[in-house]
Amino acid sequence: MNIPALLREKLLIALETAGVEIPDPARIQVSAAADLQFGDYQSNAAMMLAKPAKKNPRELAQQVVDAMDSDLCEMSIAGPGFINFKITPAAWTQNVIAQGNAPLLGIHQVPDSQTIVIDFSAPNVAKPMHIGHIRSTIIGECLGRIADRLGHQVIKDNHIGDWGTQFGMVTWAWKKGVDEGALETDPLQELLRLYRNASDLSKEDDKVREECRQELVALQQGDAENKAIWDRCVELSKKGLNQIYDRLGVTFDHWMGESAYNDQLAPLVSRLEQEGLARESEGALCLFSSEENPPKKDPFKIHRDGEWQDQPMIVRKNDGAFNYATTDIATVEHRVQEWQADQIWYVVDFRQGSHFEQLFDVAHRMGYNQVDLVHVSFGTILGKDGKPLKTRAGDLPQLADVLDDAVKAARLVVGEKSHLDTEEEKDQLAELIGVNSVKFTELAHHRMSDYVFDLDKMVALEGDTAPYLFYSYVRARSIFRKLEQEEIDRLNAEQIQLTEPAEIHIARMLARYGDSVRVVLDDYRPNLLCSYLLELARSFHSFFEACPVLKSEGVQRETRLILCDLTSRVIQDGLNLLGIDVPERM
RNA sequence: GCCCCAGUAGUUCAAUGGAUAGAACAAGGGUUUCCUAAACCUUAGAUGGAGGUUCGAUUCCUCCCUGGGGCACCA
Repeated sequence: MNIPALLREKLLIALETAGVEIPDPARIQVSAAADLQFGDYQSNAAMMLAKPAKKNPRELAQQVVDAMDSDLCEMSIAGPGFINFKITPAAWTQNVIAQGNAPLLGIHQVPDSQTIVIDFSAPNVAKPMHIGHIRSTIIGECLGRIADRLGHQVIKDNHIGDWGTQFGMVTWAWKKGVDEGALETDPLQELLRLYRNASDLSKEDDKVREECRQELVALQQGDAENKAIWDRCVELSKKGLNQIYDRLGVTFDHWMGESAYNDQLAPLVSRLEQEGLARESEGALCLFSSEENPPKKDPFKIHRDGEWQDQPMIVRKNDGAFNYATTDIATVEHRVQEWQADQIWYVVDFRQGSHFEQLFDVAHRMGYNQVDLVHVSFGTILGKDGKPLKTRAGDLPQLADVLDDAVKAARLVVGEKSHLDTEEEKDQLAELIGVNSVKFTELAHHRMSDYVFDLDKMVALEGDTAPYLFYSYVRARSIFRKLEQEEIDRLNAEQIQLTEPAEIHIARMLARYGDSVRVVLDDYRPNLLCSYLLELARSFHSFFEACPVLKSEGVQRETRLILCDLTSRVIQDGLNLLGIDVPERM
């Protein structure tokens, strides 16, 4: 058990001993102290309980302190009635030893493991991934790793857009003239060219637009030629997408795209009709919010033509075709029935919020009440002008280009600062720093906020960046390269003893690791783990400056070596949970 | 018009209802015979506005202002 949990337990016992009524034990907290001058941990218990007990908070705090077993810490009372705990060096020493021996470095697995399907990335086939896919892809991968580490069963599903309108356009342009050579060398670019070609023409020419629509209809009705083109598109696209996923270190358990649900759509829609959930309106089959299941804040009402009416979820268009709402419902069914999902997390752009509100509402009305459906939404990536990031041509920048630019920027910095010897090693380091800086920057921001994409800042030497974390790891490990193997083998954590303030502080920071990982899933917030790692790294650098390791001797040397080792392991482990690999040297 | 999200130092971002709102960058001042100075130490600087709930509000509630987004067959 970690220190705050132990303190809380002792506190509850003390409260009972002091004869204090506790209406809501869950609200009694022991948290890290806001300011170290007060101690290491603090509790608000006395302030919370004083009013119902009709006592003065400070007097109550004093009673509790008198009743509390204090082998771990010194206690004091301050301010309006905070109880402060100052952990003894001996207790910190024990905690470092225990954390170093713990297989998960202080992370506690959840008692109730759940099956969690994570729906993320989901690019469209036949189009390269662009900057807009960064957030979903990187956040989804990170949440998957953390849920897995905490003991959940995680199923990562790439719900690719392989059946949408764009296929009509790609097929139309393909028939007009596909460049087989280009298809071999760079399939995604050639498919993009075809798509843009058709898309541009169909905007100007209604006839082209209609022909594209017909190509899509033909595909959906099973036309052999169009099916063959589609098969090749999907195959080539997956190959191209996998190159980027490899580079990003992202993996999936399934690629259940929209097309995987084709056969289930017609029966699903019939069922919805029979059960009275869907009805026809303006030629389309729609689900409206029901009186039995009114939406929370009435988001389903819109004002149109002077009349109030429900905003529908269209599951069959007036031309008879199904759309993404239909497949999304079928996808929920599949994930619940086939995969026994307890939770489904959709890591998708905030602009689709109302779609998911509708989808979740419909799923519940269909009887899927056990599954927890969550829209993990996120904001927009902006350019330096504060507007959504675009290329000079006005398109969304392609993800591969963005990564290349990041690597180039990193290569410049590496060229100036690196201690590595060969150009080849420097190139590899630049790739690692470039790609991972983009990932870290994404994860370090609150997911709901829009953030400005600034490559130079991401790979910069200074600041809250991935390279700063890498440097702290590399610095900690470099010590061990200077040691004789014999000393490393002889290292014995049982003999350490923390004394210096900087040693105590790094121990204090290390103790927070488990909680820092756990809180990420409270609200799907990887940025909390990022902040923690940066703070840990800062503490480590301070410690490293203040406490020479190799010049020290005996127990002190042993202690500092153990702290370097544990810190580097926690940084490496934490970054791994973010989906980021560390360099051994830089 | 209705709904959703966001407004915090000059800038980019933080902050499970807690004490004096934290960092980073930029600005000022220091540190290297010493384990990677990609570092450390140090100075100055902020909660859009008005109410409310609370012992206590950046956080919860109401209204207003500003910005972004969604609102019938695209995904």
